[in-house]
Parts: sequence; C-alpha cells; structure tokens
Amino acid sequence: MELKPIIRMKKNLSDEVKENLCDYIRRMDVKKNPKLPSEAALAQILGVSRVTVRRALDDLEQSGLLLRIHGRGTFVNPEAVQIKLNMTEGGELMESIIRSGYEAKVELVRVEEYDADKKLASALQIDIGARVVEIEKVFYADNHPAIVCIDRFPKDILVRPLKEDEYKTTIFDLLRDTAGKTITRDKVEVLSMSRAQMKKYSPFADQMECDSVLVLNSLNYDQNNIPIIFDTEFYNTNYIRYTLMRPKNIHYV
Amino acid sequence: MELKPIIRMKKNLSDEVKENLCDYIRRMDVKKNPKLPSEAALAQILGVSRVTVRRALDDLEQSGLLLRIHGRGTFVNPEAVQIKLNMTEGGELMESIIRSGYEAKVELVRVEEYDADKKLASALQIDIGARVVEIEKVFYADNHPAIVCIDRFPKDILVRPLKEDEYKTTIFDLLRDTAGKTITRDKVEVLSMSRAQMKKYSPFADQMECDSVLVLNSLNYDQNNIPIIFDTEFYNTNYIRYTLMRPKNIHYV
DNA sequence: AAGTGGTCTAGACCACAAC
DNA sequence: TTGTGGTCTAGACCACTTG
Repeated sequence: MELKPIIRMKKNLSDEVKENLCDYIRRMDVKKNPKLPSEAALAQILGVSRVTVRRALDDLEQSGLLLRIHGRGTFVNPEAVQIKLNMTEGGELMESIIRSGYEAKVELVRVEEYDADKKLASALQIDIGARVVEIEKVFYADNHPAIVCIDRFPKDILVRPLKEDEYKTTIFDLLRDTAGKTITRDKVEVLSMSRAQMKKYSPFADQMECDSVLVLNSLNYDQNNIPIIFDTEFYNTNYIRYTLMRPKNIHYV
Repeated sequence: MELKPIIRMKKNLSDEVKENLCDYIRRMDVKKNPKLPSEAALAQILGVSRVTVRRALDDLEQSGLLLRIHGRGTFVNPEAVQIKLNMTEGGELMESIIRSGYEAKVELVRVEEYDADKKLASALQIDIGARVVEIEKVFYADNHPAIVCIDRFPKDILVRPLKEDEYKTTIFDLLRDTAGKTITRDKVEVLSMSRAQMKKYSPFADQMECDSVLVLNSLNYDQNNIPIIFDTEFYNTNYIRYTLMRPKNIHYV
C-alpha cells in the first residue's frame, strides 16, 4: 500500500496530493508499469474529491512529469524523468548546480553602491540617482566558474546594513528577513552574449571558460507587484543547461 | 456593455471565456482602471459558473497577463503588456519576427538526407542508420539574418516526396498534412554558442551578424508521445528576445 | 460588515479507448 | 459495454482587504 489518505497539514490539499503523488511516482517501477490509478481511484484512496486530484494532475502534466491520454489513463512521462533543471521553476543557483551533478561552491566577487542610471531606475521603478546596491557572486561547478550572478536593488529597502557573511546567502532570503519583501514572480529576458560583451558588466568575465554565455535578465516582483531586484545571470551552458517542457495548444482551429 | 454571455462554439468554455476576457482587456483603458469585475460578476455576465471563470483567470494569471490580489480583486498586469515573445508559447518563427517589430522573410538554405548517427537516433527513437531528412532555413528580420533553424525528422514518416515550395512552409503543417502527425508538446534545451561553434552545425554561421547565438534544441513529440522532429534554432538575440514570466511558489514553508 | 479571491466538494454528463 | 479522462455546475466555507 503506497498511497495513503491525505492529512491536511498546511497550504492546500492539491499541493499535498501533488507531493504525495510525486513520492509515489519516485517509488514506482516506471519501466514495468508507468500507469497511475484512475482519477476516481486516486480520489477515493487519498480521501479528496476528484476535482482536487485533477488540480494536482494538471500541474504535474503541465510540468511534463505526467501524460494523460483520454480514455486510457494517466502515465508517468519517461521523457521527463531525466530533466534536471526546469527553466520555469528557477530556484536557487547553488541547488541548480548540485542538481546538474556537480559540487557547488559560491564566492562573493564584489559589493558596490552607486546612483541608479535612467535604465535601471526605470526597471526598478525608482528615481534616477537613487542609491542602489549591486552584488556580484560567482557559482562554481566542480571548481569551474559556471554562473555569474549580479543582483541590484534599491538601498533603501534594507532596514539595516548587511554583515559580511550575509552577502553570500540568497538575496531573496536576505530581503525577506531584513525588509519583509517576498518575491512572488519574475520576468526573465533570455539572451546570448560573447565573453567580450560580458566584460562590460562583469570583471569576472575573463575567468569564464567559454566564449559565449547564456544571459538571463530577471526582474523580480514582490507581492504588491513592485519590482525589487534586477538580476543578471551569466551561464556557462557547458555546465548548466535549462530545459523547458512546452505543451502546444492545439485548440485554436 | 463590453462583456456578453458566452456562446459555446467549439473547444471548451473556459477557453472561450479566456478569449472573451483578452478582447475585453485589449479594449480596456488599463491606465485609468486596471481592475476587472469580480469573479462572481464575471460568472453572471458571461453566463458560466465561477469555476469556469476561475479556470480562465488561472491561465491568464499564469501567463502573466493578470494579477490577482486576495481580498482586493483581479487586475491587468501593466508589466506584461509589453511582452512580445513568450518563451513558453513558442509559435512560428515568422510570426515571432513580426511580433518583435521587424519585417519577416524566410529562405531555404539546404535540404539534405543522411543516415542517423547514434545521438540523433537516440533522440528520435529510431534505428541507427535510418534515413533522416534535414532542412535548414534562415529567417530574416528587416533583411538581417535573425534565426537559423535546422529541422531533422525520419524520412519514412513522409508518405510522399516533398515539392520544392513545401520546404518553406512550417514543418509542423507539413507533417500534419502529409503524415497525419500533430505535435502536442516539445522539450527544449537552452544553451549559448559562439559563432565558431555554430559553424559545426550550420554553413550559414558566417553570415550571422553577432559573435554568439542563443540555441534552442527542441525535441517535438506527437500525440502519442513519440518524438517526431528534432530541431535546433540559432537566435541573434539582438533581434529576437524571448521573455518568460515565472510565478514563484511560496507555498513550501 | 461587506466584498473579494482561495479552496473544496458532490454530482452530472460527455468523449474517447478498449474489449 | 465498461472504464477512463475532459468539462461544467451549484453551493459551501475560508482568508484577506477595506471601510
């Protein structure tokens, strides 16, 4: 007996169902039988309504983990099992490196403070000339520089100066604990850059072991839709590669 | 009166609600009042249940177009209006260029046929040595090469030889009409490449007006979860830039 | 207190697949 | 015919924001 009735702990039921199913799937022998119990059966076993089961399955299908075939059933997607980094999930860079199969290490490159220029001020919706903190960190994969990350945020959202060792923690935790801001979503722009171009942004560009980098420009918004952090991440895609599962909508005609 | 009761035409009700709402939002004066009617009001006006309204709103929020604030209401997201290309949507490359604000043109670079090597055979789940068709096209933005696209698929899914002018149409339409295969989703790997590296894959690399390119390796699956097309797209991100809206899940603690 | 979004349920009916 | 996923509804209750 693998699946047990859901006991409400926190958050919502369909998330609990989702976690429960993920555990179940991990313990399944997918090659032998990739089929899940029917929705009605799951609802009964888990003790929740079918709608709730479907909400969980919707999410898992959206992320690519499950396939549903009308009239046949729900199956674990064998193509999705090997995915290490899902681009729509983001997550912490240290964990990204670990999930990619490397030993992870982070170093602080620099911390600076300056006045926002027009472009940054516009992005962060602050006044031109407002003080901004810029933190650059480098993340290593097996001691090779894999990701360079530059975070920029308005200085005045910090209620107290930061201590030396706090710079290394993630900026999100930092801002939640010191400023009470929670990042609820971000808007990412994807581009490619040569190492020469990267030099304009980072003194660390010379030490990247690749000619070109993947660049993610991410504007992070808090719960009130106010942009809080503008960060730029430079990836050596020989080490870190994002994957994206995209369902194609065939509804249109 | 802007919103009218939904009349079921095809597909599902929440998709119709979604389109209806999109039209409504486009005609809204967002700067004056970005707030939408309440879910209960929408349900009544549109003549559908609140659950159906919520399904539509869920999708629109997921894509970033809407913001919902518990206890306050649903609002058009001013940050999302300017997005031109959403990475999770994909879509046709000609349209991507037009939506990015350029004049679009496509040219066929080459059509080749060869035996699948181990790597390609593994990706397409075919035998090593099976015949594969490879088609390379270049898409121009205002007469500058912006995207190079290389499509590869097993020759035997074509029921008849292709005519000259058919190569220029999209491969998806081609395969749907000639082979009865519909692409339902794809799995995309994101990387960056220097122009020198791109030369290994494309004779057109020399003509790209940039030192580095964004590369999307996309494996396209049909309705039976069989991989049909493996295509590689090289982007000059000075012309074409994808954007991605990522909701962060704050549920976990 | 009133209004809004967030969650969940029970039940119905439809569409597709397989026997 | 049976079992499966796909869609939709009405109604209930909760949690958050605002006045």
